[in-house]
Amino acid sequence: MFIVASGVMKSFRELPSGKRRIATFLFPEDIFGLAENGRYVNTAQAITDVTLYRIPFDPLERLFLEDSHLQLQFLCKVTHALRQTQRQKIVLTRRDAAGRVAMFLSMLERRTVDAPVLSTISVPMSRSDMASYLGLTLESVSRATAALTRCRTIAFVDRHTVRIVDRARFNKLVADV
Amino acid sequence: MFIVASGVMKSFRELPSGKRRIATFLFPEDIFGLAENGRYVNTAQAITDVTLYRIPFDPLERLFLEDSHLQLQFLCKVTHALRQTQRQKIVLTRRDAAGRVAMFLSMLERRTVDAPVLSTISVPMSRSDMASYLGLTLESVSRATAALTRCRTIAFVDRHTVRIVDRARFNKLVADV
DNA sequence: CGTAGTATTGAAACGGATCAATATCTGTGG
DNA sequence: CCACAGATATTGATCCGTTTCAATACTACG
Repeated sequence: MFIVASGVMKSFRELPSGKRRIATFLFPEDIFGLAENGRYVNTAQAITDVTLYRIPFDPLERLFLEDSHLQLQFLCKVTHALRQTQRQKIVLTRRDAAGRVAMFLSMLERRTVDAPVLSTISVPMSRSDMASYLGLTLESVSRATAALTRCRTIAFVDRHTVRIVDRARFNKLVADV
Repeated sequence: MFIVASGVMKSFRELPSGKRRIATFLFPEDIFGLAENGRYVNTAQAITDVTLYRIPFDPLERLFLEDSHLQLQFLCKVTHALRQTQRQKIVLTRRDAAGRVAMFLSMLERRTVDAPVLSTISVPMSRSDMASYLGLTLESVSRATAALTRCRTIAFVDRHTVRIVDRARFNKLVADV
């Protein structure tokens, strides 16, 4: 099992057709690598520089059996992750690209630990990764961000940093989760 | 916390816009109702007749702290559910309606406990619920099932029972998970 | 400074959404 | 047992947004 200490990773799946689908992005304090009876189902890859804790399974299991309070904390964490993932699933049922992108940015905002400036979101992943995660093409993502920029809802300070310009309008887009 | 003993339920969310989105369907042995600090985020509703186990939180917590082996089993269950949900997320990134429907049926097949006939899948939920779950309209679901029927991949014995006619073709549709 | 990867923008085609009409099923009461 | 009503499902025609294909711009790295 791994715990992200700092940095951002992507976790993806290689589909039979050869295409890749981003399953999730991993931020500090996130856990991954809890394999299905010894076999990993996803591949994890660093997007930024990353530091990890690695915890072998057997000692972890022993630790959990000894310290049931610790295990309970862990259980809560996994349960929380499950709820998050269910929410993300609902995001993906939204049809309009702009809405999905807005929600994605909102999700990023919640997880942005180092806020350089207020209302500034760091977007470490590529457009292509965003697209793969959101079930859109990278062109659509690009167009959606362009549209949001044009109507002065967001503004890119650089390609990997967004500022929320019109918070009210932004929230309205994000509303439906 | 609840455990489904028999029957099928749906778990959904009321969105701010008033629309409902099915978060997940619950089958025997599934768990739900693990609330976010005392507040439920989803609503669960029976689709068929259902029997449930209800386990109040405090006794459950005490039980987990006493019996760490039991808790570990439970942890594995939740972890498994998390992986499932991530897979389902990937399904939703598929663009074509027929593909989504095929995958949904495949998911149902895995969970169909009482197989009346071989290669027969019971589809207890309404088309509308399927649509809400898959992020499609019920019209699209209807058209997709019609298309799959027309090309002799599946066949409806009645509205809530499907038979896989051409397994090879079906599997090819389902492949990309 | 140049090149490969990454991102944006444009035009056309396709597929699902929407609106609307029709069909089928389910349960209820005569 | 049948007829009816309300919910559920299918089918059709049109519209709109995303995909696709293609060209161009930008950025980062050697």
